[in-house]
Amino acid sequence: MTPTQAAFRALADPTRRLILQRLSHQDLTIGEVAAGFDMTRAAVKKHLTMLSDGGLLTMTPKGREVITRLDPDGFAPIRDWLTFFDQFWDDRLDALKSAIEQE
Amino acid sequence: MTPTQAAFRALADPTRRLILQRLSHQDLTIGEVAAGFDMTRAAVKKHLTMLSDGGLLTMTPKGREVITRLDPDGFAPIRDWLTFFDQFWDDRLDALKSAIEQE
DNA sequence: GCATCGAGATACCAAAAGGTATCACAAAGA
DNA sequence: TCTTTGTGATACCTTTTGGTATCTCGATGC
Repeated sequence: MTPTQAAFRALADPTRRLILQRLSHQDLTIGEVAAGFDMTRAAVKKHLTMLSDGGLLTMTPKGREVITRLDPDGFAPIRDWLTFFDQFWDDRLDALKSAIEQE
Repeated sequence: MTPTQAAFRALADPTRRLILQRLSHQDLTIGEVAAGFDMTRAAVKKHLTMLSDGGLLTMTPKGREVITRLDPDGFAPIRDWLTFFDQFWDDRLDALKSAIEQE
């Protein structure tokens, strides 16, 4: 799977977006993340794995715990994709302007 | 479902993102969109419905056809959500800067 | 050394997503 | 009018997703 696809898929779930917001305040272990949700640790772990696949966070073992940390670079593919449409809007506005001036 | 969730879910599928890119060049009928993909019209229609639910495009009947048109406003929830993290990065950088100056 | 606790791994289940096939309907055109 | 054509709608199938339960493994602390 492409990085872009992995990132978009990771962001498609509300639980995962909430995890990212929680991690924006501080790094957390898997257990600490799981404690904030009404679901099992295994379920949270699956979400974290998807977020990791999408490059949105990193998981580094520390002793017997695993530190989960936000990764800013992972958001780049999303921004880049959106930028394509920004460019498109600008071009359309320019075209509209030209068309009006032509008349 | 919240607008944000609908938009993120709509963008999670590569076919749907491709549809949006195709529509950036010109408005198309449902049939014309479907012609560009190797799947049935019904499948494409489902994708278009999800994109419409996400506010990313509009579908307006015109005679017996349906014109599919990109809707720039639909991207706003996505941008807003990402902006939260932009703010976060800035704050973190400021904190880091302060910490260094403290030393 | 040994019990404990955080995490990994696997199997399993229910629901949602992506897709096809098919039928019905309404508008355009001969 | 009658045929064609673009859509809508439904039923159905398969795969993926989101979740639980359970077992094992490996640090940690007494």
